[in-house]
Amino acid sequence: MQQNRTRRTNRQRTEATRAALIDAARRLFIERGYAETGTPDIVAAAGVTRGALYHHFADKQSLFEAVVEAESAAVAAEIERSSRAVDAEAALAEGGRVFMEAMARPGRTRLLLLDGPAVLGRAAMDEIDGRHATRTLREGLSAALDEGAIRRLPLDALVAVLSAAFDRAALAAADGARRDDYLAVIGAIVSGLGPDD
Amino acid sequence: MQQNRTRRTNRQRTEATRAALIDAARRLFIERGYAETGTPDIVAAAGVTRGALYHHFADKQSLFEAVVEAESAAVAAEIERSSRAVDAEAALAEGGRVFMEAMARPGRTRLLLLDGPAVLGRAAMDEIDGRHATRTLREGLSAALDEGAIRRLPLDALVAVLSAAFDRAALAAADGARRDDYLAVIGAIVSGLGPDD
DNA sequence: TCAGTTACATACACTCTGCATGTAAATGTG
DNA sequence: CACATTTACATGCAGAGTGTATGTAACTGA
Repeated sequence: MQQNRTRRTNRQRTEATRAALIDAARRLFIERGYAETGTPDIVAAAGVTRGALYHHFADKQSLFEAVVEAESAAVAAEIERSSRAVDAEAALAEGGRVFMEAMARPGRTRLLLLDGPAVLGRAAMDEIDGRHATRTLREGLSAALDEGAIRRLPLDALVAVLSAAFDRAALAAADGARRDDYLAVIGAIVSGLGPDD
Repeated sequence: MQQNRTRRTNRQRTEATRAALIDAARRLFIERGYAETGTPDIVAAAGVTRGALYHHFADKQSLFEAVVEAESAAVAAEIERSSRAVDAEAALAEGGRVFMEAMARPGRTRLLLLDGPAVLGRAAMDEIDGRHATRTLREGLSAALDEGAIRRLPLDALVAVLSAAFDRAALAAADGARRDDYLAVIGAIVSGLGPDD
């Protein structure tokens, strides 16, 4: 007998429903933003009902958090995949370029840099990001500090500030600004952080 | 006769009502955030009705924009007031410190750095900010470029990136981080941008 | 003074969120 | 392999919030 649809384990059902919800929500959050996307729209796009949504997620915000978490992980994965580092400074430059590319995928800046901080708060976003893209930046900077490639500065603040610089660059690029201008500025900043002058 | 309340010109009425709405909205937006603040709460705090609100503002978002505009202008005013510049680099350092102080007033980071971009969009925020705090930064950087105090780089990108760095520093400070760490990092960045090395 | 405009107040229609309740499917236990 | 329990949904409802339409009082200009 065909058990394709009729016989599914609970784990399969859950996984499929959650995936459908997260995928549909991602599309709509990107297209219209968090506040302008209603749960009725999401469940319609996912082919389920609001009952399913509120069974799997505590509320709309939790669904959004799941979307953000997945997106942040995807960005970090892209960065680590093409991580062909030689020395620390080159690794930073390379990572920065790949980050910008990854963030260029439509909607990511809105999800991770605009709605994310507003809806979840900056602390929550820092926590999420700290496990993904920002983590790779921290590792790169930590290595650069160890190598003596950049002058001694408090690591946390350094990571936060450079992360903010990259974020703004990605945001500007998504709004049509010249990517190279921003990469040039960030490159100058990093090289300017070299030991003594 | 006392015409204090009974006889008011239309301009006075409008000005008083708008001010009361903006003031009340500011307090509540800061305290609970944009999404969690309802217009019934705002008008109750302002001592008017929703009719007045929707007479003076197109919608809730327009009221928020008025609040953000005023707050951004206030920050810029603080910066310009204590602008005792000598050379360009010192002016930048001084301006950065004053900016951080100004942004330390409760709620400003939420208003200008979290809810603002999410609700109004980054383009709108850039436009507003470009007329206020970011404008002072641009002027400072432009002067520094003219003086040859920093190396040649595209001004727009430079302004955006440094502005983002200051923003993140203000955000972190509002969350309890050490302000000096961030000022040290930004100071190192600016001095590292000095001409050739 | 009075017609027209401005500044509100009140009432309503609509939408959205979250929860409560009901039902079918899966699970694991003897 | 029954069957009690848990899980995965669907449906209906209550409350709140937004924007608008309509009504009214206060101002303004001729």
